[in-house]
Amino acid sequence: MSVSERPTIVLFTRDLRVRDHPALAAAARVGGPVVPLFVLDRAVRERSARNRLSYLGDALRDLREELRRLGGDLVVRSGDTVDETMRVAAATGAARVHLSFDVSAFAARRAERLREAAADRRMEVAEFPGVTVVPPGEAVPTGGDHYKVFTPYWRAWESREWRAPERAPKRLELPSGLDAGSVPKRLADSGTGPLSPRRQSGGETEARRRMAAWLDADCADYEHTHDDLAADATSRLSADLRFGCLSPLELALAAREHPACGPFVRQLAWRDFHHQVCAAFPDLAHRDYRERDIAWRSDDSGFAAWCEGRTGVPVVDAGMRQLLDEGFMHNRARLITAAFLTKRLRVHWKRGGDHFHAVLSDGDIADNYGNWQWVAGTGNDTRPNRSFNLLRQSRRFDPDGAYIRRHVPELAEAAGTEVHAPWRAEQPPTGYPSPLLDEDG
DNA sequence: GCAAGATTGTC
DNA sequence: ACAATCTTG
Repeated sequence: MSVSERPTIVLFTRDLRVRDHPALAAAARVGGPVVPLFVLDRAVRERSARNRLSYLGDALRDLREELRRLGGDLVVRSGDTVDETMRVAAATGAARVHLSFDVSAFAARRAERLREAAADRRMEVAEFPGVTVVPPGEAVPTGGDHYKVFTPYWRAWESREWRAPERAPKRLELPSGLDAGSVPKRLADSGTGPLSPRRQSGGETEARRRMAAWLDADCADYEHTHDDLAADATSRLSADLRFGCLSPLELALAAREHPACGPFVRQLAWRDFHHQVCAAFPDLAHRDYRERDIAWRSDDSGFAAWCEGRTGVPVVDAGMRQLLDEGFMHNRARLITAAFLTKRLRVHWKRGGDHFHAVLSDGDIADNYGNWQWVAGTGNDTRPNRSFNLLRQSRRFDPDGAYIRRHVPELAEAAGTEVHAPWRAEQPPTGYPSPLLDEDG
């Protein structure tokens, strides 16, 4: 076999698409056979949220169809990602492995192990962009390894030239005699957290439909409606981005075409911002980014009430119940519920972040824990003592209480002003807990 | 040492 | 729109 005929393995991780996939596009350009491979890692399978495993199953089935349309297939294995990749490499005589660069501690360790194992077999490992719009490490401040403050990052992010998006390969050739394996049917039987009844389904095909509808209609109103809890007028593309069913670059380029979508593009920069923080500080999910002397409390019963959406503070409970019901929470509600747990109950951000991570379909290490630390005051906020007035937030972002009523049925009949603070009503609603607050607001 | 004023950063 | 922090007289 000549060198050019030796296959390239494209190791898919959370970049489950064929369009604008630099690692796949580069593999197709090499010219020989391509082995699109996904390894269902045992550790990932046991630790992931059921809601994400459910989305993952959808995404893998869709990716397989897309690859088959191109003449290839998705090769699926289970076990340890590096071991299984090397097994496929041995069976096919692959010369190189392509994968997308990713930032979590888990991803960094996986890439490191992959490089070591590949070196033993004289194979190349090449990492490609695609998980973020601007790759971590490409926008770097003078005199530092990463941006610690969002606004300077935003300026650098916005003004730099982005790479050109890649087309899906025209045609893929799979090495012959390779067992493709199957996508497990009941992926969400393992994993942690609930399987939410209204969780989002996924995959590139569906994600692209959602993206087109968003850009076509609602993105232009984003600036004025994104904080309206009841309007539910955010993109809902977070899980699609989390699994890479959408290219964040393609989305950002398309959104940038509409002047009114500026504020939405800025949110995509926040996503990149947290990724470049995580790349430089991989312990983001475990340790204070900035060490603060905060007197955390254990408050197990308060934490349990928060998880269940039974704190007695309607806007908090509405958010927490939306999370359980949908595997998703409105961004504004994420800020409110996280502020309640860390600032009011004084429960450590790590416990809140872990709960979110066990439920969210879009649960992403960099975004989730970066935002939790931001709210808790240990992260990248320049104003770490920021405080949320919960009642003001509730009245401002859910003025007629429609969000609360939608998610907290005990309050469905509550009067206009009482829906935000039912403990003030002459007759507080039955079956709804009294608030875990030491003072109003 | 202090207050007015400028700057900074914003989820 | 606004508050925390930094600069200046």
